[in-house]
Amino acid sequence: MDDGRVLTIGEFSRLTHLSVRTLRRYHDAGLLEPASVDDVTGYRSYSTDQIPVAQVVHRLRELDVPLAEVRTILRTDDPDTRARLVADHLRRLESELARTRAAVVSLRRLLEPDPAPVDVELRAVPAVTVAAVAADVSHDDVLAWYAGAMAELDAAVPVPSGPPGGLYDDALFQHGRGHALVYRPTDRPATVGRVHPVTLPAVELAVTTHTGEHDDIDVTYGRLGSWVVANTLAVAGPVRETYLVGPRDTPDPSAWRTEIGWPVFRVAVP
Amino acid sequence: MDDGRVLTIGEFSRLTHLSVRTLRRYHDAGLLEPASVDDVTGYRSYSTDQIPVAQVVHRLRELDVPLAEVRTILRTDDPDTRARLVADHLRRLESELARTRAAVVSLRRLLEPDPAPVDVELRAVPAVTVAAVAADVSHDDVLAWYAGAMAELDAAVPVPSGPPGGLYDDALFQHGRGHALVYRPTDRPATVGRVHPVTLPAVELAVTTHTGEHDDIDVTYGRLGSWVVANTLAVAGPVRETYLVGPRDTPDPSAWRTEIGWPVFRVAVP
DNA sequence: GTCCACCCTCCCCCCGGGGGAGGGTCCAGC
DNA sequence: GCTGGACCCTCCCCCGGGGGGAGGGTGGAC
Repeated sequence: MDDGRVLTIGEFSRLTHLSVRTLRRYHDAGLLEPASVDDVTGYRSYSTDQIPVAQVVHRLRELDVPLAEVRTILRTDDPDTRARLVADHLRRLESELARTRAAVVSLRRLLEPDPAPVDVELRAVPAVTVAAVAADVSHDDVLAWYAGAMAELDAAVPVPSGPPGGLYDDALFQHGRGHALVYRPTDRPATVGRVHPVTLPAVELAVTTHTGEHDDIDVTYGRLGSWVVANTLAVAGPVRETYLVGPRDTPDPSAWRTEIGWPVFRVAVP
Repeated sequence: MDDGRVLTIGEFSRLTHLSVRTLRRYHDAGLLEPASVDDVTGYRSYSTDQIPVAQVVHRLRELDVPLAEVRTILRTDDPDTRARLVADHLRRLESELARTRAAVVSLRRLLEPDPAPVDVELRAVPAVTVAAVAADVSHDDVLAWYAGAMAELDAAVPVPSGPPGGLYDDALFQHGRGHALVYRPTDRPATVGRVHPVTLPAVELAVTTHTGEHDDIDVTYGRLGSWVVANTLAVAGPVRETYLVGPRDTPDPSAWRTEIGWPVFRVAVP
């Protein structure tokens, strides 16, 4: 493919359907360098060879691939690596799609008139030592991290003495990063890989149970929060979830049951 | 639901999983006003009644509903109107999804090694008077506009003398808005509703044919562009598409054939 | 009375562009 | 050779939906 003629930025723009402005930005970002730049006038020149490259960029941007990542994709001339990077992004899009669907479901439920009164129990929980995996995670990764950690726990704790659970720091929700811990109770916790014995402190918990998928678990959180405040309590410490019935127990999401426990303490009544 | 206690912004933040920062922003945006604000200290106070509202906002934001639209949704207390607004946004998400899928398909094709050499014909087209619908449209609306205009054309032109086509101004691709015109050739063009007789000027066209869905029509555009430049021609005027075989002819997308014609003129060879 | 967590406002940063100002350059027609 | 207009350049500000952090005021538990 010989470049019979060099193109001005305007011509190149018309041929690629990328705006002149955007082409200049891509140049500045080191993403699509013009074939040459006149030192005196600063005029950019493009070659026809660059049309397919520009189209790849166009497509990747349509998929909301960040410019920086487009750059790395283009810099890689190994087609396998390139395909992998693209596939990674496609996976991200898939999970984004799943998130969107979950939000839609939950929104529908939220807009329905509020039916069920919340059923909350105040429960004193003693300190207990469990087998746990803990880490600082970001909110986006927490699901994947949870799956891995729970698999490791299952391998390390052949005979659990109760349903698994998790503790989630508030910062995880507030700032997208925070401490998370998943555990299985067992009589003989030991250290295996990432699994360590951890003693969960005694707390007083306001406990309610969420039934069904986790898509709209925030609704249950909200009801629990209202109850806590109405009963002149305040929240202190990470939330505790206990997975009474989950995907490991039954494939039917409507049968899942998750206990949510919020550590509370009594507020002086004014 | 009585508000037993007022909450500080921090407490409200923990109960709703919205960051303090975000709550302040929502206040500034007139989206989620605190129950009261202390005139002296500026401290915001929230009521437990606002927890469900905050959750609705949270969900809508997860769906990327702009703050301004969230505000209108909340201001409307008619549940039907509210449901309609939400449904509108869901439709937008759906089309976004379709766009993403199309981009994925096209990207896959683009990353494959370039197989087919392009088959371009240079063709002198005489001026012709057709029945046409024209408008300034935005790129996002062009598909919907096209469908409506073509339906109106079909009604107004019972006996067309050839396949339908369209002319698309370059600004439409460059800046998201521009002039578009769809037409059906006929022996007796008349004015009916939005349909008017229009004389398309004589041009010299570089013509190639795109086969299949329009998802990756830009690839064909790119090949055509390369050919045009390689043959020392330049582009002048709106692109012309002719829908030889389309959805109206067969439901099988792989059989669709779209002729793309780019008005060109010869460039002086240096 | 002191400490510390909490709250306030204000300003700058991120991304991927668009809009526009203000000025230089190229080329066709006269 | 001159002029007009299309084209090109850089630079700065704008958008939305927040995050990070500075600098300072408040409230309540000890």
